[in-house]
Amino acid sequence: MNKFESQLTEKTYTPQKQDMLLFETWQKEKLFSFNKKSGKPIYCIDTPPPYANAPWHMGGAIHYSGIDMIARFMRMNGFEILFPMCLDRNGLPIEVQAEREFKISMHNVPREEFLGMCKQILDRVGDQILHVCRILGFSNNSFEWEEVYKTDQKQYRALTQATFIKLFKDGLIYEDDRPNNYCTRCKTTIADNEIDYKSGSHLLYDIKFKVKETDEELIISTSRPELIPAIGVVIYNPKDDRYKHLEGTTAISPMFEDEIPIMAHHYAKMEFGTGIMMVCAYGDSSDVQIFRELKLIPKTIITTEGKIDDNLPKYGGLTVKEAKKQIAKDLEEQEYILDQKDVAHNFPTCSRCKNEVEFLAMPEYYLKQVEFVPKLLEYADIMKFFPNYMKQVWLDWLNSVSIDWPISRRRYYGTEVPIWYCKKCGHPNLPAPGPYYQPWKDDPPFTDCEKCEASSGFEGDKKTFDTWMDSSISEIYIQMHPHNKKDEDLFKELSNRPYICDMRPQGKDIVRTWLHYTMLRGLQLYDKPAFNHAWISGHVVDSKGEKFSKSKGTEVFPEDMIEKYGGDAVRLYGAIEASHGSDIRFIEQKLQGVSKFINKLYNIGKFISRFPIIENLSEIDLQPADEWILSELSAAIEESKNGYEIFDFQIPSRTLRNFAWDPYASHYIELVKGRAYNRNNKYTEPQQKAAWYTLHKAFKELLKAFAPVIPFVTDLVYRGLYQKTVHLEEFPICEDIITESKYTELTSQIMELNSTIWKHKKDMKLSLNNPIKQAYIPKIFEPLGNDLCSMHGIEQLVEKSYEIEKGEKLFLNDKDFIIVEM
RNA sequence: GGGGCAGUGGUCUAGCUCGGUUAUGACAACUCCCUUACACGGAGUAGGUCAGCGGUUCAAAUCCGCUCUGCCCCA
Repeated sequence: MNKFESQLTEKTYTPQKQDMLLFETWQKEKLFSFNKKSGKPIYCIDTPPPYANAPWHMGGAIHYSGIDMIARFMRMNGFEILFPMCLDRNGLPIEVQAEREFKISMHNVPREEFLGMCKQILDRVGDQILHVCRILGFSNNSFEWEEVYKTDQKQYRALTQATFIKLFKDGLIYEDDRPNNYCTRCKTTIADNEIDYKSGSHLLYDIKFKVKETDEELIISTSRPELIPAIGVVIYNPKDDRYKHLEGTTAISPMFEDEIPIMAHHYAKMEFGTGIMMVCAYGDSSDVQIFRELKLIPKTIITTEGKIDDNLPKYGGLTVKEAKKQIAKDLEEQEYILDQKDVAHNFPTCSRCKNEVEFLAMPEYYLKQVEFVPKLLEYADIMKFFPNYMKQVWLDWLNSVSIDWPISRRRYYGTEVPIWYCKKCGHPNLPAPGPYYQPWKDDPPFTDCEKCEASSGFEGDKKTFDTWMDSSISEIYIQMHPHNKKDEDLFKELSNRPYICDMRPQGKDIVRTWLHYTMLRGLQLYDKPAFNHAWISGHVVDSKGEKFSKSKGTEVFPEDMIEKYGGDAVRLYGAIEASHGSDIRFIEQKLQGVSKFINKLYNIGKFISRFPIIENLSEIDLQPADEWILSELSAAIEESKNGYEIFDFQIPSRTLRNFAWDPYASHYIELVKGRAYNRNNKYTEPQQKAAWYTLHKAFKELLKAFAPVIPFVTDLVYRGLYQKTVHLEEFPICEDIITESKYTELTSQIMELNSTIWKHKKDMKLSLNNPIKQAYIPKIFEPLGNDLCSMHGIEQLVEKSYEIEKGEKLFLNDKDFIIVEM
């Protein structure tokens, strides 16, 4: 008997049951795979390859959800989306993880075996991450393992090597043994941006030196007595009257009796210690700077093992820490130490393993970047940043770049430096670009040295690249390997654009690395900006605003949250919680709150599915209430579109949720329920059908507009109601909803009127469906009269307020009022 | 030391570019209601000197200056 039966059968939305079925449908239908022949304009998103050493916490889930929204919105705008899924697997973090998990040191295990250990973890964690991507409903082109690109696969590393070979031949790469940050634990050089400063304190000693010429005492404050044998120069500030007479004299170091020149240098701070400073090879970055500036020849006494060089009598072989203790003790015994005190200090540490770094000179390869800064500043001007203020982060970095980029690392799990050195003359020989080379185990693809022509054999380079050497060509790789299969035609096809790739989405913390290096490489390889758009997002932190921490146990894992609230809830939460670029403090209770909306939306769909879909517009007689809600919807769509276009998903999320909940569900649906059911035939058929039409029209467009943010529930309902997927629809166009906006000026008054009547019934302790015998309402509501009567059970509406004798006068605002007689 | 971003009811957040109704919304709290899409719902109540001080203005959360606090980056 029930004419109006719901098409959606579940009482409430159960994502745990429904989402994965839907995801599998998407996969079967290959809904999101990339087809370069579709004829649509191509939009490429350079997905950040998630680093596969540790599973995601909420940060990864929310960050990548945002990226998926970019893809989905652009897809609905008629673009063919190149949106690969990928995994980053190169570099230090995985090595450190493997050393920890297998309780070994990389250097004590055969190289091949060690690589196997790394792979084991990478495969496991990679799977976990891809699983989270699926349960969040990402629309990447493919999740097939073979089609997901990994930065450690042959094809990828071969491309990294090919770009290195090209830049080497172009003269942009050189070898130098300048002092560098060196981690004695990881046994590798690291770049400036891999340094974390850790605050702490250390002992500052006042140590007695002698001046050779005048025999006077000289007190030097230092925290590194173990470096006394490596002093290159002793300096004082040129403005410091206490020491001006020392210019050109010589200091004699205690115990070691080295003769060291004394000179004036602006770097010495008059207020620091005694105002005299020893400059050593190398105590810190300023020592490095001064050595370079004065062209001093360094006496290096620290080895790559982090120990004192064996050539130094008595202290040779001790670790730096042991030597510091021992030398301080010896100085103390011989009464060279006058004073010692604890002072605060920021220690430079390795960002991967937190070990304190040393400064060591080792031969490393460098990629030129200083001379490219002016051009990169021009690119910064052209490229669009979302949000715009994030541009400043890169500009600040560009303006502080002062040295070239050290790109080689003495590590194992990375792309090998493709060089063989001639055993006779030592000349570096590079192979032809194309294949993947492993010089540490492979024979060179040539027999004669290109320089001395000798065929006396080669020594393969054992070093690998800094991981950013791999990552900084990702946008090139994806366009040469759609679906992880080689197809260089696509890249050629896209090469007429003024930039290499459309969109780089990434976190704000790696602007100075990933974005910067990619832009640098793009400039060097193709002479144009790597990207048209850069989308930079903030971090997800715990409820106190601090980083998620494994050791503090504050990590929250997306799998658990998705299991409880569903993928859409996590996505909507991430979008709605803060404007784009701000950090999000994760609070589970708020996620729970957001998840309620998903269910609400499902239930609106369930209700609407009771009513037939009206295609023929000549059957309907659109009523003012219908025109009103369509106008409101049109405005909401317009506003969300503006938000989507700057990829700030908070704007559409808020706007559409508010629309769906407030004017639409609570007011419009209540307003037209009577007309939609038309139980006592109060309305004409065209009027009833207009309600059906509008309920569907508004909901359908709402689902489309919301689909990029919450793809599961919108598609589930859309398929249930309209038998096709929402995700291949075009984004709604306001003019198609209603050509002329009507009655929107009444919106707040309509809601106010309903509230007033509801409140009155409540105050009278009457139920909401209690009839009202007579009512007077202001003239502005006249167009909605019939629907208002159905909604509130008004039996008779009178035109003049004085026609009601026993009514209750209720004010809507200062001057407008209604009168009701119960 | 330099730079960036921020400070809005208990919590989070919108509005600030371009000054002008009663400062948005959510969560939490409290009261009432199982009204046939939804109790993961509905109706209602309470809660804010918009970090502080000063300036510009008829008018400041919004513009300007200073101070304080927090986070991030660089030295």
